[in-house]
Amino acid sequence: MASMATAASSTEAAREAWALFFELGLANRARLVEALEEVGLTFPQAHALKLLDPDRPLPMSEIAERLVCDASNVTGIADRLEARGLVERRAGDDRRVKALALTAKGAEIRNHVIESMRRPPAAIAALPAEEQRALRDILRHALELAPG
Amino acid sequence: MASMATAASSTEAAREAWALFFELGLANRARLVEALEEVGLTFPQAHALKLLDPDRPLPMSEIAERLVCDASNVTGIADRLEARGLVERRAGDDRRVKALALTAKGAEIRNHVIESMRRPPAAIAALPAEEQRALRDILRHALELAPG
DNA sequence: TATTGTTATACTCTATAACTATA
DNA sequence: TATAGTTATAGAGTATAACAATA
Repeated sequence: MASMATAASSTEAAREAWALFFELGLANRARLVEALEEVGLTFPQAHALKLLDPDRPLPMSEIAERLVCDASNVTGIADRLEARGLVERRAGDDRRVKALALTAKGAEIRNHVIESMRRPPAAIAALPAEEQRALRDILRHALELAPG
Repeated sequence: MASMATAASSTEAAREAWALFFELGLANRARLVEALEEVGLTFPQAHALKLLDPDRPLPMSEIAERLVCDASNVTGIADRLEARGLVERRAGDDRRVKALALTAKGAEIRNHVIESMRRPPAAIAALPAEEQRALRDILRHALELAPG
C-alpha cells in the first residue's frame, strides 16, 4: 500500500513538475524570439548558427539532423544565412557534401545568439542561490538518466 | 568577498540551470509535435484548443493575446479548427466580437492534446520521487517570484 | 545504385495594411 | 471615430517528390 501510494505520488509530482516546466518554457519562447528579432534571425536560423562552432564546419545533412527537419529545409535556411554573410558553403572531400562554415561576422552574431539563449528568465534569476543550484543539479541528473 | 563569491556563483548556477532547462525543452519539442501530428494538429492549433475550456468560449482577440500573435492569424487557425469540426464561432453581445467555442469532438481532441502536453519526458519520469517533488517545488516557487 | 544537396510544390504560421461591420 | 474580425499580401518554415552531381 505504502509503495503504491509512493509510486502514484511520484508520477503525479513528475506531471506537476512538467506542467510547470512547460509553462515556464512557453512564456520564454516569446522573450527569445524577440531577442532574436533584434539581430534579424528566426529561431531555426539562430539554432543552426548555434550549432556551428567557429572552427568546425558542419555538413548540411548533420544540421538537418540536429534541427530535426528535412534536408531540403536546410537549403533555404543556409541561403538566408549566406545572403547575410554569416556562413559560407564549403565543398568537402566527398564533393557531394557541402559544409556550412561561420564567417567572422557569423561568429560575432553567434555569440550574441548564445548569450540570448543562455540568459536565464526573471523567474529563475529571482530564485535563491540554493534553489538555483538544486534546480541545476536535478536537471543535470535528469539529462544523465535519459538523453532527452 | 564571501558575498561577492556567493552572488557570482548564484548567477552562474542560474545560467547553468537555464542551459539544461533549454536543452530538455528543445529535445521535447519534437516529441510533442510528433504526438500532435497523430491528431492532425499543429502547435498553434493545439495551443488554441488548449485555451478553450469546454464551457467557456473565448473571444478571438483573447486567443490572439494568449498565443502572442497578431489577430489576423487567429482567423486562419480558427478556420482550420472549424473546418475539422473542433470549434465553432459564436457571436457575442457586442456583435463585432466572435467567440470560439469547443464542439463535443473538439473537447475530446482537447483532452488528448492536454494529455500529450502534460506527459512528462523520460528524463523527468526517471528521476527519483524526491527529486521530482523538489523540481516541482522549485519551479512553482520560480513562477511565483516572476510571472514568466 | 545509393547519397547529398537542390528545386518544385503545397501548406501553415507570421506580420502589416487595408477593409467590413459594428459600436 | 474606434474596435473586432477579415482579407490580401509577402516572407519563412515545414514536408514530399523529383532531380543533378557525385560516389
